[in-house]
Amino acid sequence: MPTHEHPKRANRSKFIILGILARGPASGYDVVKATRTSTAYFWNENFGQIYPTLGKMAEEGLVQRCAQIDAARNKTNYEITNLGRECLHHWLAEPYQSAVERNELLLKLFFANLAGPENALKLLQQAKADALAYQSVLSAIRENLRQRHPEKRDRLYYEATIDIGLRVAKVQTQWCDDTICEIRETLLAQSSGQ
Amino acid sequence: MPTHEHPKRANRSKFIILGILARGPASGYDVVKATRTSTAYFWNENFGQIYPTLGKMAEEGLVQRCAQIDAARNKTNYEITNLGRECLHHWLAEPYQSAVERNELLLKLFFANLAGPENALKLLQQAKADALAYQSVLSAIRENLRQRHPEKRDRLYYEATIDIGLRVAKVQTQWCDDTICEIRETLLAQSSGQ
DNA sequence: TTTGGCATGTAATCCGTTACATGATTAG
DNA sequence: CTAATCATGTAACGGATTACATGCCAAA
Repeated sequence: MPTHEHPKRANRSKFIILGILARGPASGYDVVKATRTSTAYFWNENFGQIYPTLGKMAEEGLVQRCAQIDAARNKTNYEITNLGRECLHHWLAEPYQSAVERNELLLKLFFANLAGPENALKLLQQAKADALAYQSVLSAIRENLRQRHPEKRDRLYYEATIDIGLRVAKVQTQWCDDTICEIRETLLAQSSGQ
Repeated sequence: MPTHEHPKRANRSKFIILGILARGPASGYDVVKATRTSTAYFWNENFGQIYPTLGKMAEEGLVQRCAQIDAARNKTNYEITNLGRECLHHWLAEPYQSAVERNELLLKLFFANLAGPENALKLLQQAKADALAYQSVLSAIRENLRQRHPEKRDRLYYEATIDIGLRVAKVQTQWCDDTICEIRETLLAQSSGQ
């Protein structure tokens, strides 16, 4: 069975590993660290997932262990194989799969009438603070990416992923403000008027 | 000696069940159907998850089976208990947990330079079509909610969840257009000039 | 000296999805 | 008659998270 065929349950960690290794050899530790400083806002990986996945990918021939560069540090570096490149390119050419993301904020807000307006306001204030903090995080990631990838061809795509994040964060901030206002006007005004 | 005392892994299906049952008795089938017509864009449930969860919740005393209303249909209705209401209110009063949602579109775009600008354009065109389709779906859900919940106090929160969805969809549409333009101008122009 | 980061893994486990299995009822 | 929807579950399975376990190195 070809490795690019996605079964009912795709291990999507494979592709971010392939993508990172396509830039050059790296260890499992490097892969996880890379996600934290570049894709953190739309894709995270953890060690418990990456190390076993790297092992499986080596068995499948998508990656292979390469010579230790840093002998002092006990690093296990991997490099992408031709089969791995093929697999990555095939995946990139496929349409993306969009999944419904569970949003706990919206779920709580959906049932907010059961807990009263003050509770809803608290949620929205948290959401606004989160959205603002997000903007700082994204700006920091953008700075990091700009310094590490000065070439335009690469950077355009990186910046696009940051760009949509910033736009969404701004929309969320505005939506929080608007919804807070609406709750205050229509729900709090009525109860204080009584 | 117990080593793994508290695996911190919340079954979040519990809360949407409690929230729906807080409006009145319902079956597992009803709960799943309700998600499809109201929370579909930020929270989905499937049968394989709901039925076992309802059973566990009955054991915990959060819900209880109630008299069959429709004897012809083989429906098993549940109602929320006082303990269930307590649990729901407690959860609503807690801050929400925000998780990093994996976004496959952004991951593919992040590595788009490996596959060339035409591939990226294809992804963004798909993303734009999805965002536009999303707006239709959200409008339909909004209509449905308006008809079923005419009371302002309920509706304000429902509409807020739709509102943020529509705003995000619009931002995504615009971002697709802008990014498509940028790719055409900076990448396609150069390569045709060569 | 002790803290923190580097570095690699395994174990436990539970959530969430898909597929399977069954049967009744309703609409066309 | 037949297809779709209603309705309830179980089985299988993999993905993803968290905790556990270990040890080295550099810097305060």
